[in-house]
Order: sequence, then C-alpha cells, then structure tokens
Amino acid sequence: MSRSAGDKVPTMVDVARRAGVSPSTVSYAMTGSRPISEATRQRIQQAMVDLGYRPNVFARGLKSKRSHIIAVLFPKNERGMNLGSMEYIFGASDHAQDRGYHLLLWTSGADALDDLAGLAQQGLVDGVLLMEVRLKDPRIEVLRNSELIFTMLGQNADPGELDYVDTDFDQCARLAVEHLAGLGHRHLGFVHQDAATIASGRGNAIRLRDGMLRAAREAGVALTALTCQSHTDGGRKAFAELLAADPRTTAVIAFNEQATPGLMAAAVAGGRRIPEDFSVVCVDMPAQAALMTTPTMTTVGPVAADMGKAAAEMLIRRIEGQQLGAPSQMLFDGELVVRASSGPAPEPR
Amino acid sequence: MSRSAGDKVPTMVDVARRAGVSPSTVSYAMTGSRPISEATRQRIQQAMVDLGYRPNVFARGLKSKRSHIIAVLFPKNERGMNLGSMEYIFGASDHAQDRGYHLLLWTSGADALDDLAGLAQQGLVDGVLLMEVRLKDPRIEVLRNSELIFTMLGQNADPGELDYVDTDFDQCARLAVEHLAGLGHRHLGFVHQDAATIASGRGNAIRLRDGMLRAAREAGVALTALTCQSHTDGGRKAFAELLAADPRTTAVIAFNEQATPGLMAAAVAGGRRIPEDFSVVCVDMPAQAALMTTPTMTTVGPVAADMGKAAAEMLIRRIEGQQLGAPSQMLFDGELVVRASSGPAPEPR
DNA sequence: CTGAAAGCGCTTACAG
DNA sequence: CTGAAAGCGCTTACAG
Repeated sequence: MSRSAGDKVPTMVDVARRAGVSPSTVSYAMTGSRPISEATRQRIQQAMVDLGYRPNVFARGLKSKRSHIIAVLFPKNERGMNLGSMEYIFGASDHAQDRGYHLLLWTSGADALDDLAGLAQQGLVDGVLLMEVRLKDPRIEVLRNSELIFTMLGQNADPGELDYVDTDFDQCARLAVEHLAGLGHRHLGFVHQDAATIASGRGNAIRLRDGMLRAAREAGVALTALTCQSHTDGGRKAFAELLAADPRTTAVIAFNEQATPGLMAAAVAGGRRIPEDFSVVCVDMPAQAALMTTPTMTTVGPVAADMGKAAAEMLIRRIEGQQLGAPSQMLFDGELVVRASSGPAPEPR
Repeated sequence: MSRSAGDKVPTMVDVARRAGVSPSTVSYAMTGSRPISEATRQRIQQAMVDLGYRPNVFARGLKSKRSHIIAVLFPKNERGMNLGSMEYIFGASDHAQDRGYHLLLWTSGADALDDLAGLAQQGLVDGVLLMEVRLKDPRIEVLRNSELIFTMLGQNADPGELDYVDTDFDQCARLAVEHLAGLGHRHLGFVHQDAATIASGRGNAIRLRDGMLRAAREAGVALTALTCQSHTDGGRKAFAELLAADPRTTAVIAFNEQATPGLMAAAVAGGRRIPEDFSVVCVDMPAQAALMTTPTMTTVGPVAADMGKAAAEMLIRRIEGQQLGAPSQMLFDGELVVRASSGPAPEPR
C-alpha cells in the first residue's frame, strides 16, 4: 500500500494483471455498472489494496465526462469576507469529500461571465454551487446555456424550476420578533444592510425586512426599519436614527455584522446598558462572532454549515441522476440562541 | 463565440479544420512548445475565438500529466475558522486564477494521511499549498513520498530545502513592542494561545513569544508572557493573571483573536479605559475584525492576502520549472496599523 | 515551420 | 459472468 518515491503509479492494467482478470472487469467492478462475481470482486479489491491503486482522474474524466469535481462560485468582492460564508463553503466541502467529490473554489467576480462560461465548457466540473445569488443574476443564464448542473445558495427573483437551499427569512423574522415581544419589548428597530447592497438585488435583505414588518404586525409591536452602512460608523448613525424615529425603541434586530459593534457602542455611549436597558439580536451571525461581542450576542439563523451540506447533497444527487425532473427547493429554519445581549424590556420611564 | 444549448463542444480537431492546419499544430500553438509562423498562429487564434474553443482539461491532463489545479490543504478543525485563514486562501485563489490555475479546497483533517496520499496519487493536482503547518507535520512526509510539489504557509521545525512563506514574527514582535515602548509603556503583557495549541506544535506561537521577550529586552521594558484559552473567559482570566504577575502593566499584546474581547471587557470592568489607561495591540488580526472591536484595534501583522498570493506564485513557479534547486523561503514583514486601542502610557499613580 | 501517428489510462458498447 | 477493442481529446516524439 505504501510506495516510496520512484515507484511507478499503478494503473488499472496492473490491478487486472495481479487479479488475473481483464482491465475492463476491473473497471466494471469499480463503477458497478455490471454484475461481477463475488470471488472476482474480492480478488480485484485485494489487488487494488496491495498495489495502493487509485484511478487516474483524467483518464476517467476523459471517457466518462464526469470529473467528480464541483465548483463553489463565491465572488468574494460581493460582501467582503465573512465567517458565515466560510461556514457554508466548509460545510459543502466536508460533505462533498464524504461523497467522493472534490471542491473547486472559484472566486472570480460575479461579472466575469466569460470566465464562468469557460469553466463550464472545459468539462472540469460536474456541477456548481452558486453563492451570493442576486434577484437578477446573470450567472444563471450562463450556467443554463452551458447545460451545467447547479444549485443555488439563496434565490433569484424567480427560481421556478431551479434547485436551491435558502434561509427561511420569514421564520427567522418571526423568531426574532417573538423573542423580543415575549420579553416585553413594544418598540423595535430593524437595522439591515446598506441601501446600495439592497438595491443591487441581494434578495435576502428584502425578504427579511418584509418578514420583520409582517411579524411585528402579527405580534402587535411597532417596528422601525432602517438601512445602514456596513461599518462601525454606520451602526452608530443607525442607532441615532432609530431613536430619532421612535424614542421609545428598546430593542433592535440587526442584519449587518459589520455595523453591529458600532450600534452597540452608540447605545452604551447613550447611557443604555445592554441588555438591561436595550436588547440586541442579530440575524445570521456565526456563533464564533457572536461570542466575541460584549456582551455575547443573541442570534437567530440557520446553521450555515448544514445549509452548505444540504446544497452539496442536492447538487450531487442531481449530478448522479438520483433526482430527476422536479426541482429541489429547501428552506432552512433558523434557531434562536439566547445569549447575553437580550433581556426583559426596561420599565417605561 | 456564444453557443446555445445543444451545440457540441468544439474540439481541437474542429479548430484545426477551421484554421486549415493539423491538430498537432493547434496544440503546439497553444503550448508554445515549438515555433509557429505568425500567420498560422493568427488563423488558429481566430478559429479558436470563432468556435469559442476551450481545451478539454482531462485530455490535456491525461497526456501532459499537468492539471493546472493546485490544492490548498486547510484542515479546518485545527484552529476553528477565522477570517485570517480565509484571506490567505482567497489571496492564493485570486492569484492562481490569474495564472491560469484552479484551486481545489481540501478540508480533511491533518490526520487524514491516507486521503492525502490518495489525492497525491490521483494526479489530480500539480501542487499543494500547505496551511496550518506544525513543527512536526506528518503531511510533509506523505507529500515528499508522493513526489508532489508543495509550498508551506508557515514552517515546520526544520524547513531545510522546503519552500515556504511565513510571517516574520521577530519583526512583528519588535514592531509591537517598539510601538508601545515609544508610547511610554514600561510594563507589557503578552497573551498568546492556549498551552495545548502551543504544545501541539504550532510553531508560530513559540517563535512569536521568543521574539516578544527578545524585543522587550532590547527595548528595555518588562514583559510578562502568558498562555490563554481561546475564548472570552480565557481573555478575562488572562487579564487577571497579568495584573497579578505585574500590577504595573499598562499595555498588552495579544495573539489570540477569540480571547481579546474578554480581555478588553475585563480591563474595562476593572476600571481601566482603553486606551487612556490601558493599551491593547493585536498580532495578525484581520482588518475586518479589528474594525469590529470597541475601540477599534491597533494591529501588527502582514497582509494575509499578499502572503497567500506569494505562496501561490512560489508554488506555480516550482511546478512550471522556473524555480529549480534552491528552496524559496520568504518571510513577510508585518505592518503596524494604529487604531484606537493604543495610546500614551498613563501617568504612574 | 508543419504533419501523421502513437499513446496517456480509463469506460463502455459489442460479443460471447 | 467476463473479454477484446474502440475511443475520449489532447500532447509529443518522430519525420520531413
């Protein structure tokens, strides 16, 4: 099984010779595409182990048109880097590896459509995981034309027959609002992403805001929704705007990781203790980040790694033809993790 | 150039026919491995554009033993996920793509040596970028045996002839200590990673601590070095230990992203304003994280994306035979970015 | 400066 | 249940 430097890498012919069968029989034993007697299968198996045989990916791919490689399209400039995206990617990667697939990381911008067409055409990848999906996403057209199989993490405006895995933003909104309403808060704020990001067609921000407004209505609480620049100062400004809009605000739900520290700092600077006087809940903030804020952050959101895993599984099923016809579309429920940033509403003064 | 669904993907034979040359001439024009007349080259180029030709990766790989794929080995369980690692990876990815290479993300644990041997043997990748390198790293032996080309991000105990890109921790230590000493601080703390991590052979923590002690000696200031659990409570405890060890401590240098918020919170809880009474400097904290602390964090460290890029370039040169013989070994200087967490030492009381 | 041909290591109809 | 043979789309000695 272990070979030292210099030994030739064994081929299927070597395995066949050692097992006393023809190369094609070895191939059939591997692909399972026709029945092999148990005895023969055993001998082949043993020969493979003895020689430490691994099939050559290129020969296999050349003939079978299957690479066992999937690409994850993560245009890194979109939102800057964040731990959440990383968790998706690693969830997908782990699962792909378990299923015998490799994961190719593709970081070209979402506008590099020629590059994408090239990737599709080389035959290098069997399928694609599309991240940072916009409501109107030109990559979808390219992938369709190239007949490349793909699964979206997120949704475009009209997913129709397309496969996707997405967060159930309505449910997340409800979870967050009900948590705060249950603690007695009657005047909430919702701080989401900056106007430019939303305008550029990142669908989740829009769906989440609509969900928040609906959930607040249902829970019978007031909710002020604001856009917010994605940095510390943006968060500061958002806090000021929020209080200007509704001075009775005692809690905020934020969907803006970069702005949240500034928002909290502004609250503290304004004489509010968190959570005694003011509660903060974040949507889709990774646990690791939630443990680094002071106080630690109450969060609502699905487990990103699970979503990445589900997307990878969905894609692989489609590639292997186990999922034909009907689209697979999956919404993930968020979980509420109560930490130290949310608490009972203060007594009205 | 654009082809709609159903059209056959053009091959080299199609290009050759259209250009009125033999397939081999097309190949030579692409690889550049023998001279081609300018006229012929033009016709071939035009034919490729007309047909939207892209070489089949598998056919190429099968013959040439070159895949133009490099793998980045990032055993994600090692340190948990962090933005810094992500920046290395994306820096490497961008550069690989610019150089015509694909990047495969390999997230198996560092102990999955059989998997690694398999990867090496399949011939799928031309080379490997090794992350999270330990002082004694068994992966190195596996890669050597398989004769796979690799570059380390970090160093093992005895890099010898191996290629690597690493942070110049001595220089970073000096930068941090001199910054604080220059601000009048005479009693510093150094809070690094937890004892288990260091004992497991993560080399950088050890090198950094030694560098800190040396730099402090040279600058004529006292420095208390501590290990610290990588979470908020660890940071709290570290602050207490630090003051117990040297009550005159007025500044701390931390190499522990997860613990830093706790450390700062403990300082504030202990009645110290940052930076008026107590300064904090972090080593190797990504800018994005540094902007999220309150106050924003003064940092020392190299630009991770640049290191990833340099490592990718080093690897590709080695793969393409532009770098023969002598090892490429490169240390990156850190930069000091002064933000709001460090300031002049307080008046002694 | 260019062509014809062999072959990389598999998979998969075709045949028995 | 198994084998012999063709061929996937390139690269690269060999030949001119």
